[in-house]
Amino acid sequence: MKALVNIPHTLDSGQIFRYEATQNGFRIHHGRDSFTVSPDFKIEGISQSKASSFFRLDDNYNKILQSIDKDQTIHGALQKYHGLRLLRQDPWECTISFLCSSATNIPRIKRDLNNIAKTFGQEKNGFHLFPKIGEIDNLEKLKECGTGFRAKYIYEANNTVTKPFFNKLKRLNYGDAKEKLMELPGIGPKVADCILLFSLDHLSAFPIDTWMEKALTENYNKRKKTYSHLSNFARDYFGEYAGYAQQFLYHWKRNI
DNA sequence: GTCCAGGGGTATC
DNA sequence: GATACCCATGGA
Repeated sequence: MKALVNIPHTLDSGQIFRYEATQNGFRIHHGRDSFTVSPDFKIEGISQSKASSFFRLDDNYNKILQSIDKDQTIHGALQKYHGLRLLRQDPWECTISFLCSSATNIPRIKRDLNNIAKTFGQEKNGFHLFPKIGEIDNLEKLKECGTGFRAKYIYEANNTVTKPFFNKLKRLNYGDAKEKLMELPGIGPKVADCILLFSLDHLSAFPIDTWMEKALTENYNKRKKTYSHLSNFARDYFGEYAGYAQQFLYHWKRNI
């Protein structure tokens, strides 16, 4: 498969957490799959069509980048990290991932998700699959995974969401889908935007964390205001693919 | 010891 | 609608 994907930039941009470097490339664990990808984008362990969907090769990458290339700041990030892609994740694993993410850091999110897979997920070929909906069914064990006060939210989501629920969110417009997600305990505006952007094809979503707040205040002359003020500005400014701009700016700001 | 990390719930105004 | 404080935890 010939495709423009920079694997390290894509994996290290804080959208996915269960992967590790191998002797030649990376091994990615996601949902019910575990597969390897080499620097020249050779994939082993999943079908080409599945890989194409996961890496969003169906997006018109160049056209999208052109549409968000609005100023010198984003332009620099687009050039420096060319090949960074949004991924199309499994909504269930993505939801649990970002429930784990609140008020913590990426190394810890990785640790907790690996613990969850190890504790609740089925083992296959020496790797742990991510548990299915309904399988994260022990609150005490969930706390032992290191999730702290987030455990009750994960536990509740495990008892609440369904595959049809996520499929419905893909069909709803951005605002309605976000509203539905935020009915779940532990999911506020930021976590909802991450789930929408990384797993539900809502590419206009623009999550604001501390790094994006820094980017907007330091590089876009914005004042610290409310979440929706900053996010709505960026969605309006960058347009229907604002989520791609967010991902480039996030990765850029963290690596300056 | 203090601050920070891909935040959200709740009380209070 | 906004602000203050709490929730757990590990690393810098």
